[in-house]
Amino acid sequence: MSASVQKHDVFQAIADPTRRDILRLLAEKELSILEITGHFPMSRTAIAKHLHILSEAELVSGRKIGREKRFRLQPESLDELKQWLSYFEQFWNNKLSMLKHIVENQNETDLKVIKTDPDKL
Amino acid sequence: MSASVQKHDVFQAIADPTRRDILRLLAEKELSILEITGHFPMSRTAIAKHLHILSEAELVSGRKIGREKRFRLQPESLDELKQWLSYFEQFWNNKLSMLKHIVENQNETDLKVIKTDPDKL
DNA sequence: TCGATATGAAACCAAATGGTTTTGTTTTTC
DNA sequence: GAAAAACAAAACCATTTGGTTTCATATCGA
Repeated sequence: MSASVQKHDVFQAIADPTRRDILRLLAEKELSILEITGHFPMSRTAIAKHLHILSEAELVSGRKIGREKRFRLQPESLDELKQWLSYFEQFWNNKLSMLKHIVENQNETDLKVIKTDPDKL
Repeated sequence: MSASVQKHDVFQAIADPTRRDILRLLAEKELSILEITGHFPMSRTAIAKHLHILSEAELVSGRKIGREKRFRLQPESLDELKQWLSYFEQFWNNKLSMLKHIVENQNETDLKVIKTDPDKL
């Protein structure tokens, strides 16, 4: 029963376009919930929920100032995303690695064709 | 009625951990649906659905070879993710930009406190 | 002190998500 | 030509998601 409310991770957090837009806004400056809501065609409660999810992913942090709660960007968590991305970069940014990858795959394909359908040659 | 089946984008595609694992697998080599399924505790149909979503996001491409369909990584689409990330990098990787950002936000905060609660000083 | 402001929290809802099982089609293989 | 293999497509289902409305609480300003 407990521990069932699985925290959101960075990948889920940025999956929603509204949340990505919120991050853009907060990159500019710290903003209250109402100020953020002003930029979107939805209710304050909806925005508050998005902020909660972004908080869980530690992409934003909020602090109470008087009666309002102001949020700011906490970009460090985006590093997890960058790390994940970096693994795949060898397959497209680095031309040599990419070429190597393609050639290796092509060889496998050829072997497969030879094995399963020799008439095609 | 038509055009309602909204295509998945890269952000949604990588939100699911199973799909991220599939991408890792396909980075190694081209694989058929059944070969991929062998790595996961779920049915072939479930994997096929994940592959369909990854295809929509153009992160993988599939081609029929005989009776099997083999998928390979198509990493170019990850560039959209990289572009998105790059906007935020100024706020944490570049120490100078980050410091500038923090200082600017801190100034705003101070002004706010002065304006709304002068007694606190 | 009292009304307005800013938020928190809960109940509710439709649609999307991530899985299943079932049925059908194409391609191999013997 | 028939059985098996690999997949596609569809129906179904529980849970999550992304929104709403409603109500409660804390703080500010006159």
